[in-house]
Amino acid sequence: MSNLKVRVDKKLLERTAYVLKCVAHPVRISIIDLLEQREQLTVSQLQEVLRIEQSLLSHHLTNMRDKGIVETRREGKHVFYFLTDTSISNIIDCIKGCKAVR
Amino acid sequence: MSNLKVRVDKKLLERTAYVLKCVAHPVRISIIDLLEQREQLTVSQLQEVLRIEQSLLSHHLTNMRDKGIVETRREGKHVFYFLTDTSISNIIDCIKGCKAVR
DNA sequence: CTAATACATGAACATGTATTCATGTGATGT
DNA sequence: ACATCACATGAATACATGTTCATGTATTAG
Repeated sequence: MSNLKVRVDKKLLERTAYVLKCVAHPVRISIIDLLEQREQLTVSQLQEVLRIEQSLLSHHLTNMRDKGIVETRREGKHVFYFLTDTSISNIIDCIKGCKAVR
Repeated sequence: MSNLKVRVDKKLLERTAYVLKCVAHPVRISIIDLLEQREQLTVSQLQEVLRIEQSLLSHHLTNMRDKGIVETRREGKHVFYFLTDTSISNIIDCIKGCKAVR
């Protein structure tokens, strides 16, 4: 009604939903949480903590990289993953504080 | 590796992902944005701004209510929707500020 | 009581996402 | 060169989600 309207531009809205959808998964939230603690971690290190199949983890990581949430650096046989922007982890703290979650 | 572990309990992790997944949709983000501006809105009012089918909107709203993001109050023929916790909109501001989105 | 308004619901279908399994690729050690 | 380690990829399958359409229910007006 009247002068009410969505204050977010449609393109940004879709991009926001797109990235958020990627965050919205237990394994991927865990990865963000771990990368907030360690700066960078290899796939094997993540695997050891998360205890999931290597292939599944790799798919999740590729997914997160496609969305720009993480980036990679290769060092010999190892590939290190790190957060593109550590402020992504604020989202998790944010939602953990919401009534809907508690 | 050493004493590294996910700092979020498994149950909370799943709940967080579950609620986040619900936020992660352009229409539902828009609804949150509108309800941040107006305190409460009827389905028709939302429909007028969003310009989507009544049925689709209703499904989205039911979805959001199931997840505890919104609540309802009936007043005559109208059903008002309002945010359970306005701090949910912080998430959207949060992610909009992230590199991955811009 | 009947019709209209405002909203909800269920089934069907389309589309998207998660997971597994098998296999591929790049780097290193021998 | 070959084996091994660390990781990536693709196809297949299973599962979840979004959307539409038809229909149902609650409330009010006449």
